[in-house]
Order: sequence, then structure tokens, then C-alpha cells
Amino acid sequence: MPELPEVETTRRGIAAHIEGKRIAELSVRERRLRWPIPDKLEARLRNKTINSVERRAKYLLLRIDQGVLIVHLGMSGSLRILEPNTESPLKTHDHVELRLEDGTRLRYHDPRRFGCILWQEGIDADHPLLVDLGPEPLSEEFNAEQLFLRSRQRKVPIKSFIMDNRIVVGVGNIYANEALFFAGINPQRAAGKISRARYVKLVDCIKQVLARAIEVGGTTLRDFTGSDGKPGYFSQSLAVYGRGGQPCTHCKKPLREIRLGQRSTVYCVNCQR
DNA sequence: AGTATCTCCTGCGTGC
DNA sequence: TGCACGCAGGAGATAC
Repeated sequence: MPELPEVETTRRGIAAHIEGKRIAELSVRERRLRWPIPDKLEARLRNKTINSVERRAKYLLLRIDQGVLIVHLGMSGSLRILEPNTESPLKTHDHVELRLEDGTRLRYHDPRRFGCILWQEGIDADHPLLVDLGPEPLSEEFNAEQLFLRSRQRKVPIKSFIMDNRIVVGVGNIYANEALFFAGINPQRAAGKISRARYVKLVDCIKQVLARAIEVGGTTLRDFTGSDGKPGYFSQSLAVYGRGGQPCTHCKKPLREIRLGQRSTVYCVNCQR
């Protein structure tokens, strides 16, 4: 699934192909995504220029004259650039295509339709979906002191806490599992019962895990065939995710797998306290 | 306000 | 080989 690193890689991959160009036509084959693609979006985008492609959390923001196109890839979405004069038949689940004046096309594919394509009128992306988002995980605003302060009195498990987008964005299930393992923290521990020192370690681990994934994500997407987004490319380097029952890479005891907030959670009973 | 649960959807793995 | 089934998951919506 597109995690933050893949969304960022997608952004970098498409930006140079579409920035500064004028939209010739938007064609929609399937409006029913997570929310319906707005009516009249086709008319709204025609002849408008894409000024920049940015990212906030896992949302891609295409800044266009008079507004912002908000794109989320959900669980199974992908965006592909088709160079001018390239032939590529539409496949099942190719829901949307944006054709630019020079013939470049941007094609949106999303089997599970958990993604969305929305329009926000105006210059700022003060859309309800974006307004309550916490800090970017790789920014200075995401730090141990802030996380520690916000965690006081909170009873939610630490794993749910760091997956809460109001606390910090972009920490998906895989990375939450991994970061907690490297930080040596039991995913079930109440967020409010974790020391400042341990938050220092945790923040460090989250940043490291994500930064490394961005590097890998970059190489992945280059030959990403839109298969299914399984974590195949970095599954080799995963310490706990998807390894329930297998030996801990550190102490060799079998990893425990539980459900936490409807999410598969894997950890080492011995190494994570 | 904080917490837990439900929901959307398709593809894949599993068991018969 | 084919089928039914359960599961996976981001994150908003809903119910306490």
C-alpha cells in the first residue's frame, strides 16, 4: 500500500512531468471513490495550469489556478505518467485520466477505491481533511518533547497514539510496528505511561525507519508495475511486521501477533516492554 | 475530549 | 481446478 514514502516518491516522479503545464481535459470513468469525484470537476479543470505538486501527510496537492486538487491513493491507488504519443490501453480500475496540453497524461488507478480525488476552491488547502493534521514526521515540529507532552494522561496504546494523524502523520501500520520494535517499547503500553527518555528513542526510531523507507520507496516505484502494493520490496528488511511466530531478530524468541485497534500488531515480548 | 468500533473495497491466500 | 471465505488496511464516521 502506498505509505508516506511511496506517496512522496510518486510526488517526485510526477511533478516534473506536469508542473507548469495546462490541463486539456479530465476524463473520469468511475466517480465512486471513497467520496464521489465532484461533479463538474471536468469543467473546472479545463484549461487551468498546474502550478505545483506538493504533499501533506499522504495527500498529494496539485495546486491549480484558483484551487487545489487533493489526491489520496488510499490502500491500492497509483498514479502513472504517460508520455505524449505513448499507447497504453486502459486497464480495469483505471478510473481517471488527466490529459495535458502537450499530450502528457496522468492516469489514476485504484482497485479498492479507498482513495479520493477532491477539489478545494481557494489558494490555501484549508480543507477539512487537512486542517487537523499533525506534524510531518520528518520535520522539526515532530520531536520528543511535543510528543511527550501530548501523550500525558492518554490511555491509548502507544501504537494507536503514533498512528493518530492528529499526533503525527504518515506513520502507517508497518512503520508503527517496526519503530516500536527498534525503540524497545511494547505496542500496548499506554501512551501516557512512557517516559520522556523513551519518547526520545521512539521519535528517533520513527524518523529513521521512515527515512530509510523513503530511500527504498524511491527504488521501488521506478519499476512499480501497479501490482498490488504488497511490501515485497522491503519485506526482507522488516524486523517484525508480517513475522508473527517467527524468531525475534534480536533474542530469537518467537514474535507475538495480536490485534490492536483492528490492526495486525507484531512484537517481541522479551525485547519490547 | 478521549476512546473504541464500524465502514468503505478488491485481491489474495487458505482450506476444502 | 474451483469455490467460499476471511483478511488486509487509511482514516473518516459514528457511538459511547
